[in-house]
Amino acid sequence: MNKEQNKFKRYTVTSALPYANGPIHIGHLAGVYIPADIYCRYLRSVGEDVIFIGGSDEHGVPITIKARQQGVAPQDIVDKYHKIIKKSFKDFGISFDVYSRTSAKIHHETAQEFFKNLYDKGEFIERTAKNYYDEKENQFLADRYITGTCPHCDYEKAYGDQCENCGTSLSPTELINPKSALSGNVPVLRDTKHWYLPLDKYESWLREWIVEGHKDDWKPNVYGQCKSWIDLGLKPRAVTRDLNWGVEVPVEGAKGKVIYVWFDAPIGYISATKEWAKETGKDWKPYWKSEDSKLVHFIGKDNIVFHCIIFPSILKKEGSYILPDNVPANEFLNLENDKISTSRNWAVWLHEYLEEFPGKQDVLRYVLTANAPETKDNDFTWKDFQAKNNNELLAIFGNFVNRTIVLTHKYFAGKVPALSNLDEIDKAVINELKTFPDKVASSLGKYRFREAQAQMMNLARLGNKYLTETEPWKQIKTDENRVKTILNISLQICGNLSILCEPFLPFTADKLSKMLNLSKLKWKDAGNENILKSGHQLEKPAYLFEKIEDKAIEEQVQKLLDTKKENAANEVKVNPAKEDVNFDDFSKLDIRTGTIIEAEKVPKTKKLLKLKIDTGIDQRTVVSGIAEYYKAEEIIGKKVSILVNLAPKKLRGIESNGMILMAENEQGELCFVSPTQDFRNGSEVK
RNA sequence: UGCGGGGUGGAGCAGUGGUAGCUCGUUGGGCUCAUAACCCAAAGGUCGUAAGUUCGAAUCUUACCCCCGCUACCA
Repeated sequence: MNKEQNKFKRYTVTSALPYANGPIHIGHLAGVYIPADIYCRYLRSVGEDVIFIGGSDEHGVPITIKARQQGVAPQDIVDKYHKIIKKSFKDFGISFDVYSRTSAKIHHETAQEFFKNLYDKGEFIERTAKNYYDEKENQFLADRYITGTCPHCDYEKAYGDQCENCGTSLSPTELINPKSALSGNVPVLRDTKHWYLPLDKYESWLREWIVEGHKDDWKPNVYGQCKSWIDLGLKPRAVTRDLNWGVEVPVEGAKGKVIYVWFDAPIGYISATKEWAKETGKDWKPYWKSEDSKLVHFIGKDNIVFHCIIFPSILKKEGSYILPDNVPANEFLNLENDKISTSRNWAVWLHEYLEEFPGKQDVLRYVLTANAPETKDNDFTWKDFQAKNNNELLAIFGNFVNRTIVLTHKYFAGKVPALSNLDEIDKAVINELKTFPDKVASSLGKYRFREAQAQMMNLARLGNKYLTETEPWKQIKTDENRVKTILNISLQICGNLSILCEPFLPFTADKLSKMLNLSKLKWKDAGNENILKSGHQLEKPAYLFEKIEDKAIEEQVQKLLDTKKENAANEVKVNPAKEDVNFDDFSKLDIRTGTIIEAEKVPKTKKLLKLKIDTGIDQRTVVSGIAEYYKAEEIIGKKVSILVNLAPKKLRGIESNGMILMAENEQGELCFVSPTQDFRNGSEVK
């Protein structure tokens, strides 16, 4: 990173704005906030001019859905979570210079200014299209607010954007029998005008900037994703929506429309900077508009396209802004082998952790950094959490500091003893000590936080080894000067640790500095073997880390097991009965008993089996989406119920004549609805 | 389906053509200043599968398998 110090005068570091429909969990922390915080703390220690930006993303459809579910206003939802999120970040030591929110006035103004600017320049395309409108609720319906029957698989509860049964992406107009999720009404199509950002026109400069310009310095996952998007061809993207929650579109003829969240959210970084400038009396502009500022976006992998393609396009077209120098996106973190999920409550929530493990912020920071999903998805387990605390933080770091300070108090009344003649081993250790700051800094400059943290820990390992090899507790009997030298050097290592660990373990750094009776040292002081002068008085030793007992871990595991149980219990809710049909309608269905006589997997599909069924009437081919639950060879000979007069349909090029009746539970698991006795094939089901 | 990322000893990772390395765990030994912590040593891997290029492949090529994302704005 040293070279860059010449190139950049200041750093603008953003962390993805958490969506304000839930609290913060370990996935957010490991993916975005901890690495960003480490980076910023390091830069500050080096003495760089850096602003670290965060804030809540408070617009968008999901928040309106949640508000409606709970019968409150969207503002109530975001107020609630913004407060929780902001506090938990603060208590956890995420060192934002500003934590703002997109419902703030300054943000609405900034986003509108941006929109107006691009609008006036004629950057947007205007298109009028027909969208579904709910006449009862007097509003246009977001894709997600429309349900209907999927045209591909006949699933009746498909959403306007996707069918969750067959996984196909849909547009609302493809749905058969669309219904408004708000009122249950049948929506009507109405013309509505929207503005689009013509990303297709930006392809050539994006290609030059990313594909050629950032081939070597962006992470493979980020670069690969961007290249793929650009190669496939970009399409215009709508920047407005028909919704009553968000930043109003500031042009004529846009009543009842708001700026689409993905357009307004990243602008939140800029509005937050303005807010910070106002509070501190500084100028925000250099951080965003000066070529000698380095802009870095910390995000998760799901945000790559927005931060690498769309937001830079907006900045570029506005004209006066700088582009990100790097976008170090992390992959995802799982929890105990399962995807983290807000809606399923499958998470370790930060605000709960802070209450249940008071004073242990650094333990979580350490574990999440050591396990950070930098190159691929990773897993957080409580057992690993315990092991990393007990076997690494405590055993290596905490123990080294403790034994050094305890010995100093024991032999020299807590005063730093003087160095005398250096042996070979002393010189070797001092020389090695000097290499650490650069090693850690070099890894940080490459956004390799795991590696950087491991380097820092190696310094503590060096200390333990040094003590064991020099054995001051034996030397004290014969050679006190020798012990003075050994402890002096050991204490210098402790002093260095307090500096090097600060970006990773800020609370520990603070405790350690106090124990060493040092005022806040900076990065430039590290690598020095004379941080603590001889005669300097130390404070009494205190443990930096405590052992985490099995009981605490078992409680957390039990909490997760309870969540699983609760989820299972919630899932037994049964859908209400559908509308009545008369007997004539029912008797149109011809359902028979039959036997599966052949079965094979349809190649290159996940779910489909090609079956041959003896229906009593004939032997026919049926394609059925059950391969995830039944293996072909297991179901040959199985008795089934089959709808025989369903119109034929081609699936993957194979004509399917009929449908096997299956029951489906809330997990989507399937089970045959079969005759319980060996009934003759072709018997009618009535 | 396509595209992108990943698949390395029990766990987490490094390693882009030349004898497979690190941390934790395990086993044995040493030490006793230290929160049974520390230090040393050992065991443990046919580097997802198969074929190919090469004197030589974890590393390059091709095919396939598995996990995750793009694809419920949950990082």
